[in-house]
Amino acid sequence: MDPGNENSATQAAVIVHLDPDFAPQSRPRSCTWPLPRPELASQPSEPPEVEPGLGEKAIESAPEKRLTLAQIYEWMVRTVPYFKDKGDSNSSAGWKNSIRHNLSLHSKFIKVHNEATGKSSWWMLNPEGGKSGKAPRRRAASMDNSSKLLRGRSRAPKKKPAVLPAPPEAATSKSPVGPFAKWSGSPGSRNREEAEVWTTFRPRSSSNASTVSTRLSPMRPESEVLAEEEMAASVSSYAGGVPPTVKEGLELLDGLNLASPHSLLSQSSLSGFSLQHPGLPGPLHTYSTSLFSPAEGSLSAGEGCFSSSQSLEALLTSDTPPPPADVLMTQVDPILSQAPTLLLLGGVPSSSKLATGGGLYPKPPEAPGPSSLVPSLSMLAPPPLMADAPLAKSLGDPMLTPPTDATSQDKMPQDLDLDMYLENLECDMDNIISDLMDGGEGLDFNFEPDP
DNA sequence: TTGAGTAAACATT
DNA sequence: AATGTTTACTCAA
Repeated sequence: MDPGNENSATQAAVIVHLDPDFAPQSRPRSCTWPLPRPELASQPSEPPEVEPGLGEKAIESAPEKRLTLAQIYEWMVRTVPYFKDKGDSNSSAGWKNSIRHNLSLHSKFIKVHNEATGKSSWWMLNPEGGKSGKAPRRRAASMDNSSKLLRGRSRAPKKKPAVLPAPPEAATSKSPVGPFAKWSGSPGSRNREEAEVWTTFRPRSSSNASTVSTRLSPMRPESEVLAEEEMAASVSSYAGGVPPTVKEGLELLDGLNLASPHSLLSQSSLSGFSLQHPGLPGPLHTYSTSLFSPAEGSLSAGEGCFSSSQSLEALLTSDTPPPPADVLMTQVDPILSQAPTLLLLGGVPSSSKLATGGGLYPKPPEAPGPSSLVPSLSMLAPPPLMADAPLAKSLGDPMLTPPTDATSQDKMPQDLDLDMYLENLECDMDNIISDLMDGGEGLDFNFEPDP
């Protein structure tokens, strides 16, 4: 719930669990808060009952507020006396597994793609606070058979081999027949793009926007980072970072679409954000908390709404890729905004989102709270108001003021398209909204909502 | 019954 | 092999 909620934050904080051999005989099943900070514990001999938020701490301790799994491990070993001697593969399996498990499980943590380094993803704290509990990831809750099947991974049944072998759908997902075949799958059906989309989109990381704005770019050498940040800052205020790769761009896009409200609003506020974040990490934190604090809902998501300006149809058919990547992409990354844009937009990502219902629609502003974490239909709710003008405004900089006419042809994919894009946004939203309004139920978004 | 924690299967990189 | 995700299970509240 309330993201900022102390409680949830605290609870979510528990990401590290001790491995079996480590667990004290009487180790409480659940931790009690607050606990002495393990790292402060002077007696390694006395294993921390449970690391309250070690993972969180680890991440927070990072200047960039993000760490890779390996770094988290490292942090543990280095910082927590108990783990000092548990860094080897033998004794670390358990707790590492737990860490991974928790990172994945708790909405408190969000994963940010880290491609540039070819390394594992960054793990960050969910600016919204996430949930301490299991992430409200798509669940079987309202899952019907089909979705279950779809969702079911082709994973071999475990202890019940007797179960249905492999749902036909599974096969389907693996071998898309048509261009859209893959979309039929739910997040569960993992195929590259989809998986990508989903993982990024996972409710857990409901604040994709934040993620995005926070800078998806992988950690790099300071110098590099600085350079990039500088550039990003100057180039675009709201583009938290420049996606180094297409893939990342994908995620970015995804994030935008999905969390559009946020992203948008982040845009509006981002300008401010970026201003303060050009330097380094520090600000990020601030930004994230304040910006996304649902409580402060003031960020009227209203403004944000369009992110995915494209109507379904447009998305599916358009050969003039309207850069839903929106502003972000458009102005941020020249590289991305080009070919990749096309690819991204016209291709799977956007559509898959549609299919899953994940994207396109911004969350309603009013519910940043608990429900906000859920990729439920609420996301589909039409943005209260659109920011056609506001959009530009929020984006607000010269760059955005599109050239009077982005006359077709060889325009640079970047800025020029924006104009058209914006236009499209408006009507598309209408389309989308109306679609939802009248045919809403018919739509099968396949996303598994909520709590 | 539920949530937390652990183990492990499976998938992906 | 490292990462990530998900499911199954156990146990305490």
